Amino acid sequence: MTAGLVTQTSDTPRLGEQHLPLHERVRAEIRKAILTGELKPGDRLVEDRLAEVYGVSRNPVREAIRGLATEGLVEVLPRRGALVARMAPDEARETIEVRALLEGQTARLAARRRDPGMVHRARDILARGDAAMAEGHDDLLAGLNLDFHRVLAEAGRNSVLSDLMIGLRDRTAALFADDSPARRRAAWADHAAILEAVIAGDEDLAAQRATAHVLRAGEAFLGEG
Amino acid sequence: MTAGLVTQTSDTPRLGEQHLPLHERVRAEIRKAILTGELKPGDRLVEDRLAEVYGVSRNPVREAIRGLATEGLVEVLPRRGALVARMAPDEARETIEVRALLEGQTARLAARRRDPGMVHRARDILARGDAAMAEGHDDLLAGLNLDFHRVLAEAGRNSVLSDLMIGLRDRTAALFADDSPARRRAAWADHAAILEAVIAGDEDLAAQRATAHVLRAGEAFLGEG
DNA sequence: GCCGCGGATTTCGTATACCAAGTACAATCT
DNA sequence: AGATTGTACTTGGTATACGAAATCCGCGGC
Repeated sequence: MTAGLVTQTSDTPRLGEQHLPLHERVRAEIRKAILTGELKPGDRLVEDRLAEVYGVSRNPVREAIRGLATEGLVEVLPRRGALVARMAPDEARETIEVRALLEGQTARLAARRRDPGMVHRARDILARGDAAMAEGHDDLLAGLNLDFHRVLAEAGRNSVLSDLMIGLRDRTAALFADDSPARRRAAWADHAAILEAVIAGDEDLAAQRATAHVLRAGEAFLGEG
Repeated sequence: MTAGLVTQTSDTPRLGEQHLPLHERVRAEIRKAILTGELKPGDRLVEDRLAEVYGVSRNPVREAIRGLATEGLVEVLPRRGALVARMAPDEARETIEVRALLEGQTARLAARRRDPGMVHRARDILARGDAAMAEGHDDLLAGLNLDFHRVLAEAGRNSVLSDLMIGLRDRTAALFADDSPARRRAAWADHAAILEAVIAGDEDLAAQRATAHVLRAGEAFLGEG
């Protein structure tokens, strides 16, 4: 690998890999719209309309929809079109239970590694969340919540696990969208306890607390729903 | 919902739902080809060729490929095409670890319900597997293996969990494809112990044994790979 | 007034044709 | 041999067309 002028090295991505295919971008847009609540469960995804909205032809839209369907974010009814996935209460419960299990395992792995960098980042996020709560900026909590769990997932160093969890979290996102401030604050308080167990390296405790954290948030929802 | 002559009841499928869309069928075909080893990791999936093979146009093929990519069975390199997914050793380890966790939870749930019908079916499968082994029909074991785990999954009554597990199992299928008969026999022997714990209703033991079962099979592979 | 029927309208599923961008590979030149 | 160039192939995307379903909607009958 001599140092030629335009030599292709392993870290310079090939040209084509720079711009994502359109269907990927459309898919990301639709996903975002669903996760932000711009598109609500049951809303129809009409191919022609989406194609027009995003200024593309039907093909990329269809491919995006298939992908999102496999993710579980949309459901397609043959010859009737695609909808933003609705979730039956039973399925919601099942999903939350599995998420609780996976989140527990994530915390366990994080406790096992106890990466100093991770601890630092997690503490920072906790502090910012506390500050946001103190100032009444509850709106920031949702993002910080994701951040906290993401840091934990990275620390667990199992991408299969974290990818699975992201998928489940996305699917249940709509359920928790209209969560009361009180519950958000209660859920936030759990994080400190989880991190504490992680830092202590107590795998079982960390896992147990993370699992309980998800189940508690879930029960709060399932109780009312 | 009065009882009209042609009233649509929930169990009479609508006309359109009978014939699956082409992309679904193509997808199923390709998936089968991958799982049976007809298509091996790294094999290219050329759209034109597949379209011709299945006698359809490129469109359904493309959609099928996107879906399979989301499942994780194929990987698409932008502008270079799709391949049957290859799995790095690290990812294989991670996948197996998560599978072990989920399989453990499945066994736990099965032990919690202790459905008599499930016990009956599982016993039957075990007996047939033992018989197959005794007669040297090791080739039947793979199918019975799937059956056993499927019965357990059904008993767990958490479709989210079992769907996730099916996905993970499919992704690792190629790894275990060329498994030695000795290892298959060893793995089969685990099942009886798992079922025993399930029947006893000992959740922890059932979970622990199911988890160990997967990890043992995985270690055997990871050790050599 | 409501129910069902039938036609108009949407929308989906699929095929075909075509082009631009990018990639892979072989021929060529130095 | 190693670099360069040329070429054939594949993908990503657009446009278009058309039949089959499904939906919508208004009209007439009970």
